[in-house]
Formats: sequence, structure tokens, C-alpha cells
Amino acid sequence: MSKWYPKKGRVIFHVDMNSFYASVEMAYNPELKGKPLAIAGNPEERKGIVVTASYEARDKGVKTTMPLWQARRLCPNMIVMRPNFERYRKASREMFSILSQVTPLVQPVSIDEGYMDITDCADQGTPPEIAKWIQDSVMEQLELPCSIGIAPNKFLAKMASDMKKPMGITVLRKRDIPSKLWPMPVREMYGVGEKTAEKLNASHIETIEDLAKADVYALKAKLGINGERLQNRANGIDDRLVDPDAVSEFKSIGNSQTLPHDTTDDNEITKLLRQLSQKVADRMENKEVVSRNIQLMIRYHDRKTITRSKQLPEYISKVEEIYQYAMKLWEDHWNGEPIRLMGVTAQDLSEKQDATMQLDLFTYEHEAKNEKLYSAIGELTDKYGTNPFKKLKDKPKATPTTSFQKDFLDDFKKINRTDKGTN
DNA sequence: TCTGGGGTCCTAGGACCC
DNA sequence: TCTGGGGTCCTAGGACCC
Repeated sequence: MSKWYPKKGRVIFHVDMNSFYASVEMAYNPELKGKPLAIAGNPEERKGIVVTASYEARDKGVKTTMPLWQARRLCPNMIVMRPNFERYRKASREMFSILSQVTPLVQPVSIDEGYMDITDCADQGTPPEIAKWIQDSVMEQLELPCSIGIAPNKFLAKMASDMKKPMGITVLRKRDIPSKLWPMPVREMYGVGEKTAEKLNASHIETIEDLAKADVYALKAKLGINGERLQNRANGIDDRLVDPDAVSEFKSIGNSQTLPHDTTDDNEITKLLRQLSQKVADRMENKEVVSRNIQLMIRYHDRKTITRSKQLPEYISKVEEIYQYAMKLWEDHWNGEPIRLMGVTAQDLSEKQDATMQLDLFTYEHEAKNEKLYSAIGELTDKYGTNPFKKLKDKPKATPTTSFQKDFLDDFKKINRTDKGTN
């Protein structure tokens, strides 16, 4: 029996931009600095909510997701702006480019936060020194504040970056867990939302320490596999790697919209369905993907929400196709009550290139039974030692996720094209 | 006057196949 | 004569996060 010992602990950063949208607007227009500012979708509509609030507004009690009318009551002189996503995306790109000057091991998780693995960056300084350099660079070059958590894994780094805001740098070592992590209410733990917190509280688990020390079987009975995972996190255990490629592919593209008033009006609903289909189609074209599953979401007047989806016999990308399938779902599943929101989402996405390749593969296997295809796969399997796509031979489905798979698929496409050319 | 819009991941049951 | 077990696909919904 041999035990595996890691060579050394990892050093993980979680970089979190402070009230990102509001900060970007302040950098863009210095007159806004020091003033209570909220970014809100649809400031005119009664159903608008606060997306991000500056610290000046937060001091007055304004919070993210608060209805705008409520926020205005708390902070009457608050400036309200619509979001400028182009601006935020640009700032985000520049921020991540600063991070990647330290290491290529940067994993963006959203527009305003990301993980870094700086285990092998000792030549650039101690972890707090590197964190300080990042924080200063982002502030000097972009005028944007951020907080950084330093820890031996992703979960602890995430919790750490949240502990000091704005412009904080927090180290959370394993030995700090009992004093810094455990006293926190369990609801504040990343991964514990409202429902899970309620369940835990019902079993008299109030703090992260309670969770860390709870009976694992009781947790599993209540929360399933997630119970065990949360308990591990509470004890500072988290093996997830920092994966720079993790968010490169989208799994779904959807658009939804709340109506200004609840409705059963056919014209209005048809029009909205068309608009949403158009938006989805446009975004799919930008990303050069096609979809094999369309989902419709309906939120009724009482907020009850249903989703209905359909797996398609073929990949689609055109507005007309998306609209037709969404409309069919609507006709089949609407219960006739007034609705307040509708959404259209394209799922089971594939890159355009691959989808046509898959179609070729399908045709070959099921109609032509082309031997050349199999010999091409065999040839590549020999060349690479193994076929990374277990399913490439059996099923017309192959979405590359690793560079090994990408290389394999590229080569396969080359050979496949040559074959077609000689036919 | 309650509560947006963009996502991801997980679970669970039924159909279907071997 | 009456019934196993595993695997995958499809669908719906829940929970969570920013």
C-alpha cells in the first residue's frame, strides 16, 4: 500500500472585481466617482431591479436584485444607469490580460471574476506580493478595484476574496479555517443557497463549523451527493483544478424577457417569441454554433415557471427554424393563463464545422458504410496511440474538449475531406 | 408595486436496448 | 413462466451563481 503525497500545496488566487459594472462606469465617467450609483435593467419599467450598486449606494442599504423602486426609496439621490455590456466586456478582457501576465493558468468564471494557479510563480515574488502587483496594476491601468483571495484551493480562495472588500487581499490557509471560516453562517458559504440553508438550519446546522462536523450520512440523506461535497468544502477540501479552457465552449444560448404586463394576447406573444428567436439566432451566428435542442420557458402571472424542450432530428441555426420549434412548444404546452415572461434557449450546441462533420459521419455510417472512414479512424488511432473519442466509431457525436481531442479531430477532418475528394 | 436575465450542474423517471 | 441489471437518451425541474 503506497500513499500518494502531493509534492507541495497549491497556491490559488480568486480575483473578484468590486461592484464591477458601477466601477467601470465610474472609470469611464469620473464625475460619477464617490456618488451613489446603481446599474439597473429597464430603469423605466416598474419591474426593474438593481444589478450592481456602488459602495456609496450600498451604504444606504441598496442591494443587488433589489427592486428599483425600493432602492430609490432608500437612496433618493441615487443615479441609475442602464448596463453597457460592451464596455464591461472590454474592461473584462483588459483585466484578464493583466492576470495572464502572471501565469497562463487563468480560469475566467464570469465577466468579473476568475481563478489563477500561481503555484509555480515563486520567481515573481511571494503570493501576497503577486496579489498586490495585480491589484495595483488593475487599479492603475483600468481604475478598477478588486479583491483577491489567496488559498490552497479554489473554494478557500473564493471565500477569502469575499472577506475583505473593496480592495482586499486575504490569505486563508488551512490552519486559519477554524478561526476565519467556521464562525460564518452556513448560508454565506459558496454553494449554499436559500433552500440548502433552510434544510441545514432545520437540522440545527447554523455555522460552517456545524456543517464541517455534522454526520455525513445524515447530510447525504438530506442533500444527496452535494451534502458530502459541501462538508468537504467546509473542511477546506477541494481538488478542482484551475482549467483555462473551462469556459471556452458555451453549452446553451438563451434569451428571455419579462413583459411590461401579464398577457394572454396572441399577437403580443407571437411577436415576443419571434424577437427572442431572432436574438438567439444572432448570438448563435456570432459564436458559429448550431443547436439540436430548443427549450421554451414560460413564467405565469403567479411566477410559476415551466420549461419544455425538444430534442431535434437535425442541427439548426436559422431564425425560422428556431421560431417554428419554439412556437410548437408554445402551442403544445401553454395552459392558457396570463404569462409574465417568456424565454427561448438553444441547447445541445455544436460548432458549425463539427456539426457538418458529424453529418458526414452519420451519412457514412448509416448509408454508405464507408470503409475509408473506419480506416481513417484506425490510422489516427495508431498515430496517436489511442482514440480520445470513445464514441467516434459508434455515434455521430464528437465534441473536442482537450487539445489532444482537437488535434485528433483536425487530422480526422483532413483525411475525411481527402476521402470525399477522391470519391 | 416584489423579485431580471444570463448561465451551469445535478437529479430523477421513463423509454429503449442489450 | 414471469422476469435481472446495466447503459444511454430524453425530458422536466430544482438549486445555485453572478
